Amino acid sequence: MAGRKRTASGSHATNVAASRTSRSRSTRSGAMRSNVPDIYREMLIEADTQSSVTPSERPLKRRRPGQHNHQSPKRPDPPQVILKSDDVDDEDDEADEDVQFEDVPPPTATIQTVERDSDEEEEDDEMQFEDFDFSLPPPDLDSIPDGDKDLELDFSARTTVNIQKTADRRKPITRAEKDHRIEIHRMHLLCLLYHAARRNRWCNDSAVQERLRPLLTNKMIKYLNPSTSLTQFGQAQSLKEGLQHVGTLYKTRFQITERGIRRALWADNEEHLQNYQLPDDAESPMDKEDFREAAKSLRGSRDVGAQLYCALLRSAGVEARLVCSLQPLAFTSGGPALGKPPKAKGKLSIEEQYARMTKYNNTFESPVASGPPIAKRLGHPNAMAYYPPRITPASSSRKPPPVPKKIRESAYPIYWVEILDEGHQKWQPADPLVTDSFWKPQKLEPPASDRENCMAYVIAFESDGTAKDVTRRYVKAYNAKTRKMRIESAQATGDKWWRKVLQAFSRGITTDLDQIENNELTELELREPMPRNVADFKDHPIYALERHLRRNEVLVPGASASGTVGAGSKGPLEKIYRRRDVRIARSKEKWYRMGREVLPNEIPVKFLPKRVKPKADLFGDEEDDDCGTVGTPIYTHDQTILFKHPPVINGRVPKNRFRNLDLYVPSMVPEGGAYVPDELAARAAFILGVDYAPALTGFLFKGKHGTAVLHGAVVAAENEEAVCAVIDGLKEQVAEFEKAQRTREVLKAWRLFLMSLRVRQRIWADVDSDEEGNHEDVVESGDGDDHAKALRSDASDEAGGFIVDDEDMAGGFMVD
DNA sequence: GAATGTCGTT
DNA sequence: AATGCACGACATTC
Repeated sequence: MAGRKRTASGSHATNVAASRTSRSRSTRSGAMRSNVPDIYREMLIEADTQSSVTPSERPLKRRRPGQHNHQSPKRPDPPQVILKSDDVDDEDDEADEDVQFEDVPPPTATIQTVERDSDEEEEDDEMQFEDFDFSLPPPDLDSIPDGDKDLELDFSARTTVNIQKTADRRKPITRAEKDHRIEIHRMHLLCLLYHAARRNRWCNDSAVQERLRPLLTNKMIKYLNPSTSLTQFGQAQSLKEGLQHVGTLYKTRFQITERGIRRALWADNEEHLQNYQLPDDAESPMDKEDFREAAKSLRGSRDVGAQLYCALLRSAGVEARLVCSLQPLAFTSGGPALGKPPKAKGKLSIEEQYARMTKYNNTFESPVASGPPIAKRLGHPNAMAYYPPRITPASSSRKPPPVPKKIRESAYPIYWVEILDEGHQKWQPADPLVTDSFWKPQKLEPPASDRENCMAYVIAFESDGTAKDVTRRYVKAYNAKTRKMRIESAQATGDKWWRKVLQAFSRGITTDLDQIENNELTELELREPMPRNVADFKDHPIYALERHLRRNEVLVPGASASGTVGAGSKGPLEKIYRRRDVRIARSKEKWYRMGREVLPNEIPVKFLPKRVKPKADLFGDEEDDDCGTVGTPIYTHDQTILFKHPPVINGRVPKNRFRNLDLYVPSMVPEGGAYVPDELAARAAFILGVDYAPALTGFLFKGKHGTAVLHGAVVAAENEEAVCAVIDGLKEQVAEFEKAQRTREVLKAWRLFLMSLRVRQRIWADVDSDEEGNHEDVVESGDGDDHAKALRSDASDEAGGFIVDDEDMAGGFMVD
């Protein structure tokens, strides 16, 4: 077991490190991803798509990455004789309406088969769970992989190197690097989420529950299911008491023998990554059987402990959620790092390497059941961890392992349980194993300095498989601190992405209880106290400091402070404003591009310092320079009005000096005009002889030069219909032409095919049939019966079934 | 003295 | 070119 685990993560680390060396970003992230099971990779892609597809529109089967979407049901391909086959291919997707091909029987043979790249399709057919549509709520939980074994990702470990550390640390990270980090972060999130979802599902397993239930006495079960005749308070008390009983009991029975999930950290350099190894006692990947086994032996990581506790409670009829605090790799490079590999300060000595090897072999040979497989090493990986040793309570009823393991882990749990207090309609946390706390959400948030546990995403899974983000219940500064660690603040679209991910786990309907909980969570967020230090005001969703305003942000004139902070104790006090009093200011040009116009005589709300002189001149004439370079004036939204082009009068459309019409937003269509968003619009209008103006819809910036993008045209409203009609006509013409062209090409292909056949037939006609058994079908008989016989002959034969006359062909294949 | 926050440097 | 960012050094609080 341990052997497998080590192999998996070991190869993983090596891979990443190797790819890192190659320096190319694409390879790097490629390698990164290649270590992730396809299902997860796809989830990432899937959840990332911005397209707002409604459930009904979604494909039943998920697309595979390599597969193009438009390879709809098979249309018979024309014989792949090399013609201008590229033309044909190009049109493939658009020609769906061209029914003609549906009617053409496909040749069962080709003379010269063009290489079809079929290889790419067969590769990933292995995937076990391809039918799982990640984006469809409610999730089809049965199709989530039923074991961790497909998962090579070592959650507790490091997956990549912190570039910032190795590169020039003075420079801010590049955009690409940031994206890369975010991608890793998101991938981690998904993997962890699914891991937890799977464990949650196992908690419902009847075999697991049956094995656990004997732990409970009838009295406990009674406590856990208080009679409804009790008062609200009484019920809650009974439940709580029952939980405590069960908790104490469980704590003595369950033995923590393995290390659970830890926070992922960045490696400082590749060496650290390469030399990284999982601790001996890290939890091994499990499948359902292993989990059942753990339910019997009551041993495992404290994560498994919490999961079994959840199963136990569910078996007693308690509404219990499995809660997991996901520990993805941070997208900021700050924070603690992996640090040096265990023991060896620099490189491993030969002896050490040898020792490691033997240990590995031992593990491999000796069955795990015979006690702890690996003797604890002196230089334990976590010898440096500062948490006091956690002695696992030795079970009295079981033979304790020869050497009680000391597992130092965070003093805060990764997994715990939430119980529904029915009386108060409230979910309450319970963690018997780590903090031994009940009904105390505040007790579960680790401090920011915890190297092994970082609370950023707390997900609660219910027994029906649905999940909810309940982070706000547990963190004390969601807005000020936690948010900054979450994907929402890393990326503009992060919010959307995360919602979409969770939507896969949503119940579809919002129950009353959901609503109550949502209210509770938002209230917690609103109640969050105002930060007391300057740093926490940065990017705060409610408050803002002047010092943190972006260059194009500005406070509304009447903005009033809602408090003050000082930096440290001696800094000058700064006013705290509300974020909603912050406005974005833009230049005249920017506003124009948004279809707005700065009112005349408005005083710019701010001047953006533009270009400053390249260098501090040796001469003292800086003053002049500065005066000349007080930059672009910018204005706020309410200093502008909607921009209006002059109206269309008598069919005359206004135009700019390039004979176009600026049309950046819909509101810029002039009064009395209509926008025809079609490439053919201008031509159609020209054909009709009506006035029109091509629409300038934006600019394409390539390097420094911006080129105008023209799309469609504006015509007078009364001409719109006519123009559209003409466009339809034009399109039909084009379609017609293309259709004819295609038909011609296909016919050409068929002709060539048949001609070749005929040639071949002629050639082989003289050859004795037994010399070339392969061709006898076609060749053997005399001319009389040729046709019929060929049609009857085996279809697997290359030429079978396709000996026809020219006339037949022409007649049969012509459509229309 | 650990934990947390600010400041100056590049 | 300079602004923003990250990081180490230093300061303050409990």
